[in-house]
Parts: sequence; C-alpha cells; structure tokens
Amino acid sequence: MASSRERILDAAEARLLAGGPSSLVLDAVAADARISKGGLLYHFGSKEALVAGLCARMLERFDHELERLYQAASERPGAWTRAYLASTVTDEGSPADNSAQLMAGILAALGRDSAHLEVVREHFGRWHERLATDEIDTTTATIVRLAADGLWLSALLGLPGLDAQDGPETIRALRELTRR
Amino acid sequence: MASSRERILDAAEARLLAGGPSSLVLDAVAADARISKGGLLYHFGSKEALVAGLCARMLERFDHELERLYQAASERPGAWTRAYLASTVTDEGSPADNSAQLMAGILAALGRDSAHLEVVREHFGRWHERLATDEIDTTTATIVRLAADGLWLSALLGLPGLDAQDGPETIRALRELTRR
DNA sequence: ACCACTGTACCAACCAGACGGTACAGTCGG
DNA sequence: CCGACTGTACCGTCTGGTTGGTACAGTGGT
Repeated sequence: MASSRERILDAAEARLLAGGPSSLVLDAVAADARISKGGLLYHFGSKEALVAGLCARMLERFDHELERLYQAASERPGAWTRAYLASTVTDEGSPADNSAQLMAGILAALGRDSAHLEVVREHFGRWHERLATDEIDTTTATIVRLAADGLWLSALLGLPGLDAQDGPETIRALRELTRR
Repeated sequence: MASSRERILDAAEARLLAGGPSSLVLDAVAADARISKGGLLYHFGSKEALVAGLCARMLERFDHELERLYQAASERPGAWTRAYLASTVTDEGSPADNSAQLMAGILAALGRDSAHLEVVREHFGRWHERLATDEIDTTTATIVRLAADGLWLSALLGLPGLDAQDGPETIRALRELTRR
C-alpha cells in the first residue's frame, strides 16, 4: 500500500477537488487516509504544511510532464513552448489535468500571498525563462504561454472552456505560431 | 458620506486586498466601516452575501470600463478585443487594476464552485461572445483574449509579471494581432 | 393635531459549533 | 529497548450568525 504520507496527500487532494477548501478539514482528511489525526500531524506539522505539500507535489508532477514532453519532441525549435502548451491543455482546449482546480483550493487554503506560494513563483519563473532558449521569437513564445495560462485560468475559476469548435482551432493556431 | 452599504463593501475590499481572505472577518469589516456587526448583517445577510456583493461590484466596474473603452475607440474592427486587452492590462503588461487580487480573495472566501460565482461565469461568457462580433478573425481574437487572461492570472496568483522589456513588447504584439 | 403603527437602520450581547493544535499513552518492527 | 509512528482525548479560540432590543422617520386614520 502507498505510504501514509502519500495517502494523506491523496486524501487531501481528493477532498479539495470534491468539496472545495472548506471541506479540507484535518479530521476528515485523516479519516479518508485511514489514519488518525495524530498520525496526520506527525507527518505534516500543521495544516499549512499539508497544503504546502500538496502544492509541491502538484508542481513536481507538472514539471515532470513538461520535461517528458519536451524530451519526446521531434522538431526542436519551439519545442519547449509546445510542451508547455500541451501539458497545460489538451488538443481540444480543455484543461490537461486538474491542477487548476487544485491550485484554486490551495490558493483558498493558503491565501494569495502566503510564503508557501514562493515555490509556485519559482516554478513559473523557471518555465518562463526557458521560453527564451526555445529558438523562436520570444514575444511569440510569450503570447502562446500566456494564452495557455489563460485557458488554465478558466479551469481555475471553473468557467466553461472554449466550445467544441473554437477549442481545437485555437490550439492549432497556437501551435502553428510556435513554428514561425 | 458614502452610504453604509458602500462603506461596508469598501472596508471588505480593503481588508481582502491588504490582509488576504483570513482577515475578512465580519467583526473587523464592521469596525472598519464604522458600523456594528449587527448593522453589517442587516445589509448583507451573511458573509457569503457580502463576498457576493464584492464580486458583483467588481464585475460591474470592469464592465463599465470595458464599455467605456469600446465606445471611445477610434478604429472599429477589433475594437472590442483591444478594449478587453486594455481594461485587463496596462501598456506595460502589468495588471490594469487590482481586480485579480480581489478575485483571489473572493475565490478563497467562496470556494471555486460556489453558486455565487455564477455571475462571474455569465460575465466571462458575454465578453467572450462579443469577440465573435468584432469583425476580425475569431481565433485571433480568442488568442488575444486568452493572453490577456494569462497576464491577469499572474496577478491573481501574485506572480511577478513580465519584465520591463517583454511586457510592453508583448502588449504591442497583441494589439498588432487585432489589426490583421 | 394626535396617536397608533410600520418599516428601516442599527446595535450590544451572546451562543454554538467547528477546527486547529497539543498532550500523552500505546504499539510494533528491528 | 529504542524510536518511528499511531491513536485518543481534550482544549481554546475564533467566528458566523441569532436575538431582542432601540431610535426614528414616515403614514394614515380620526
């Protein structure tokens, strides 16, 4: 079975996704993870630490996916930008994972300017920096990245995404931009 | 003096911006607005109602600004898209107002899928629909809008925006896109 | 002119429950 | 037997919301 620590994170994540931040209660998370609250607090000294753990795992996963897609790319110029696009949204323009939902929960639990979000800032900074080394026009790469972020925002706010026609077309256009 | 209702919203907004969602406490908001908690709850029947009021006012303001810029536009095709861009970010690529910060607070206080966010969804929906009537290529307009949203996201997450060089250049490029 | 009544705005005091966190005792593999 | 780990019981506080009032302006009947 997965380690307790991992189970706790899974439970916390599931709660956040299903019931929103108000349902992220230590007692309930512990119960879901089939552990006592004492056990939970042994692993994560506070609720903040738990949320920070959640956040770190989310970023790490995204980073992995990003790197994987980048390494697997066949054409080089613009590969990073395309990898960023692809790990953020699907070809249809819908969110590629539930990271945005999760981020909304984390944001709610931690507050916009918690010190724990420093990691998020670092990651975004790193991702953005690598756009400059992508051997395509930086401004174009930036626009593509921002558009991907915009789609991610929709998911974060729980807005309906682009419709079945606009979605794929927009993604295609964005990918096209990385080839010029 | 401003009406009590308005003062309450101002106080709540100030608290949210300054101290984050955890500082949005009815007692404190009431005190800031120079009113009793009972008085506050007379105007807004619950905390949720207060936050919803905050949200509604924010959207209304944004809508006004949008309409104002649109009406004032000199060149017609793409005017809506440019107005959206301009009311979201400045020419330098930094957030045009503190709406994103505010939204982060609202999101935290309400949770991502509160029914109260329905208004947000409606507004975004309307804004997006109007892109189609902007007499420019819809896909391009969508990309510009998404990029603007992406910049807004940075503000919402408290990330550092684009730097002094990339910022203006990106905005210029986006505006240029609306002219083709 | 007077009074009864109504609706609006506001307030002080209180309450109940939720939740994060602590203390501490127990357990079990190595 | 030691220390990593788990469980139980409990506490203090924070905070949204309730309640029962006050003040007062307006209104309509007589």
